[in-house]
Amino acid sequence: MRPAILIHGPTASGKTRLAIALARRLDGEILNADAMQCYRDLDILTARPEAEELAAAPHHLFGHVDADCRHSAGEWSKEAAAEIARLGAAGKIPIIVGGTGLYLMALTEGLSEIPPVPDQIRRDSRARVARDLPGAWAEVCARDPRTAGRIDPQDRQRIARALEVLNATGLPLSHFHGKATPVLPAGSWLGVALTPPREALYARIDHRVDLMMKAGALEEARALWARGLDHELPVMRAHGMPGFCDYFDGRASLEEAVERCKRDTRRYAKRQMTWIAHQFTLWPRVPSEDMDIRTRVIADMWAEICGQG
RNA sequence: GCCCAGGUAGCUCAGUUGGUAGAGCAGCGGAUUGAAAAUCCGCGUGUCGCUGGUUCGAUUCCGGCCCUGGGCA
Repeated sequence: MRPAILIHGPTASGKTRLAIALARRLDGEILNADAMQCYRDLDILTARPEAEELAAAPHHLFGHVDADCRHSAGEWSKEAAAEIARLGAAGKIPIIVGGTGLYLMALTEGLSEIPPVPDQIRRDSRARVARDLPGAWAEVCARDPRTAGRIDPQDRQRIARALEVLNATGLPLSHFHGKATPVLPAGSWLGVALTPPREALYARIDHRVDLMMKAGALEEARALWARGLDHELPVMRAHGMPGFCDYFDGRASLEEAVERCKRDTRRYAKRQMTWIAHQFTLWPRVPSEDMDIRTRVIADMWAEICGQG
């Protein structure tokens, strides 16, 4: 059985180029596992592969969602499962690349099956948390103590999620958790994590943001801002957007906005590295920054697994 | 060359009437089950410019030197 390849690594660690090199070498096709790169509007700012890169190998699940939508780990996971099945039938190797740890984990560990939450209930639950956090927390403690025990009283997002599931299903979140079927069972995939030195990575992040600015990131952000969408939408939280919105609204200078974009991206990279260090403990690390070495190391690992299978 | 002002955390600065120091930002560590580029928890990381002197004790007082601004030449 020829395993799928999963590539994780902090932002700006060179995942895109590596995926293309591997796709060409192994006759694979690339699936996006980055939450923000799913959204159409921010092409430059989310560092989606460029036209030349897209032409170099087949790419899927990139920019297929409108900014107005709320995509989610659950939806993405179903899309990815369908693509993986399709590629498997076509004899192609899925190369799943992205910096969103939760998405990769959704494939290898699975997400618990939870009925979809109706929009109205979702909105009400979120509003409740925004209005009365202590009250919402107390309610989660009373109705779902097991989940409450795992989250912080200040964690608005997880409290809101626990509450909306209670309100939508009448059952606690903890009732659903603990039962999940992975999309990719053990043995059907090979995961590797890129772990470049932090100092070099931060320098590359800062530099990449400068390049994005030259490439027109500000105009792209302005166009999205001009749509006047709800600021709570996921895409409005993409690195750079909050600061650029402040700039367009006259609340911040351009310099401040750019600096914030860099800082948020650096912090994100740090969290990704924590995730890799503690959640993906069994994934081989590829510390080298040399693209040829990376490609060869992974291709060799992959070939070895195929040989044994 | 002379006269001011200043050298304290990575940065901007506060402070110690002499008992080895603290804010903001940056940073570091961690959690992570449908918003995850999200959300949340935790942590000062320091030759107080250098060097002598006074003192039980100097980042603080005194001298010298170095450096950075500004002014006069």
